[in-house]
Amino acid sequence: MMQESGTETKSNGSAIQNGSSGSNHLLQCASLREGRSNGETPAADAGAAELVHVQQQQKQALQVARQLLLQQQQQQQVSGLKSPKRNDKQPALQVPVSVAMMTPQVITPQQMQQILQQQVLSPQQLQVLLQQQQALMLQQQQLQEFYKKQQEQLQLQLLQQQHAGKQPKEQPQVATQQLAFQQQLLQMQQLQQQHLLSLQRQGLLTIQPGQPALPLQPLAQGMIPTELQQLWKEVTSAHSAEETTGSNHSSLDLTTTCVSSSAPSKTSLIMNPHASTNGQLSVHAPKRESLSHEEHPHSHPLYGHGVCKWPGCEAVCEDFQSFLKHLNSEHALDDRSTAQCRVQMQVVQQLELQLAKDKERLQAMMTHLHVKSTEPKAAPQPLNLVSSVTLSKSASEASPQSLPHTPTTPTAPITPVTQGPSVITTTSMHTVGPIRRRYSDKYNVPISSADIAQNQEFYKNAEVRPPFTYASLIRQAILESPEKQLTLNEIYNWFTRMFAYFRRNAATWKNAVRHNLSLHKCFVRVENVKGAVWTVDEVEFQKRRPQKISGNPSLIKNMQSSHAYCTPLNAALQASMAENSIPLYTTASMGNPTLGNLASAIREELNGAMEHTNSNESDSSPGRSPMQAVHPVHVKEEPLDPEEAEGPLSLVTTANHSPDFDHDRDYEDEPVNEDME
DNA sequence: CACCTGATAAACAGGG
DNA sequence: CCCCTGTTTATCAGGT
Repeated sequence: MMQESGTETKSNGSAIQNGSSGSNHLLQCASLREGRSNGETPAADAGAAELVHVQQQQKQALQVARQLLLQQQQQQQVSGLKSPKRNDKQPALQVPVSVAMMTPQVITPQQMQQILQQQVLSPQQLQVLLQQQQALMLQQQQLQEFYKKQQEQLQLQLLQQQHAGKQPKEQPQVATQQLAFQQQLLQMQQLQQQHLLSLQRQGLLTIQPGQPALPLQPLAQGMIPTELQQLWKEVTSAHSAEETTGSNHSSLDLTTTCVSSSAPSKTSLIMNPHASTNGQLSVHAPKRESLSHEEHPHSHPLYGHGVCKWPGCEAVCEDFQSFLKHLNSEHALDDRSTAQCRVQMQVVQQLELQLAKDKERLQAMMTHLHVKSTEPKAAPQPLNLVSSVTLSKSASEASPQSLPHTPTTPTAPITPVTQGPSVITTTSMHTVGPIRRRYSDKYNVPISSADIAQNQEFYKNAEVRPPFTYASLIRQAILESPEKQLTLNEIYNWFTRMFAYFRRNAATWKNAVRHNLSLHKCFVRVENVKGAVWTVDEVEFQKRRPQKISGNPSLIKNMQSSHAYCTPLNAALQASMAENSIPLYTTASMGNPTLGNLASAIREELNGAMEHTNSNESDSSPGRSPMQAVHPVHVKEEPLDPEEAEGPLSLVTTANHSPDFDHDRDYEDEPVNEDME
């Protein structure tokens, strides 16, 4: 019987078996046993938390801004002065007028709602999840955008005031407050950046090519001050560095000021782990705060297409100068502007609320889907053909906010933290414990072909159940071997090496492997000097795939018509299949022979299905279901036009030649044996 | 609903 | 006796 976890499993298993639906419970038990339930506190949670945090800070920033506004107003009134600016290079110290003004670009709650709803309501959970992520990111972007604009606005206002001469010389106090505020903004931006990054790292966010480019670049591990500075520069549209004089004095007490001048700031500093860093950073960044508007006059967020974009304004302004005048006169710091500002703030709050809700929803979804810890995934690791044990998670530590690693199981000491590449969809979704039906629902989720390439590494590093049948996998393992034959133990090793998933619950899947080897005629046991090895009987293997290629009759037809039973054509077929239906593996095969083989194996499966359809000569052998294994991958057998199907077929020969093909062909020379009974 | 297929559990046998 | 390998049977879940 089963060794390894044998006893344990067995006892549990039988005990449970007495219950109603044995196996499933067993599974659950098993997974629980493996400690899966504990370690999984999702980084998702962490991410969400951080998000909330960021939002709070944003809110705080707004408040600060407001305070500053009010204060300045007061000061202006009180002193009523027009003291000359202490110096031209001091613009940074000028108080922004409409700091919190939001630009029309920010999506409204309604829009967001719409977006979210559209996406959330998708029937397929994974899809939904993915979309959620995207939405989330979008929101993030929006927020970021918002702050950027805020900043610019701030600067503009400052400039205006200067020009208008209304702006009295500021008291140092005010200056420091401004700095504090700006710092606040900076912090928030940084936070957002970091949050995004971590999300990205965790695979919670998948940046789609189509999406508007994020202002942030992928930063390796957490940001470093320099990067932050750079970021800040970018965000604030790099203002001139002239203001040396004024800045220095203010920059010095920046931190202190920040802490002391506004409660929110302080809070944020305390609450946010990155705060200190940011604080330091801001010390270095004083120059950016000086606003020499002239530097890039035309990039005002409130000005576009010759029109003032102040909410509800739309006044036409010939040029930027006139726009400035307009802005200054029409949208000066008065009751109306402040009111509008407040409205905007409310909008922001709305957005935040909405975001919070959606976050919650996302969380629930992930929980429901048993998403595993979202600890930053390790970068896909290079295949280590030597031993499964070598798989280290070295790369996984990257994230600053990494969570405790999921406890590894006895069977899989090295199990890399379940994360795969960047695709949350595939990744976390499947990480659940053993699932009886591999291909069911969860595999219906279309996996974008973009993710495909990552699959190989993905399965190696993520405890995701591979969407292939045991038979397919076994066959692949065998075919990959130089001799086209493997001992049972070697097959085991292959499994664990290639799939993180099989690094646990060994008793279960090993039993399954043995079971499959014995059960399927396509696996032939060959007595060897040293015992026995297993080989694959391709013919039998092909035979055993019966039935239709679900949902893709046309393809089948084409296949049939052009497919000869003989092997030579196999490659072609495979190629075509790969193109038509299994893009995943096609892609996957590139650059990784091993996986390539796997890919081919899968193709074979497809292949077999065709063949079978074609020649019904089949046997008594239990017809096997066809390509279920393949389905998950490219799923959604989208109806192929005959032509489409045909095209690839003809290309076949040239198409996709993964290294393994040759091997596949080879089997004929191999000791493939006669068959079974 | 019946049937098929694959997964899982487990009993059992034989060998080292 | 234990473990590994291999076979076989039974059961369950999904899909058709």
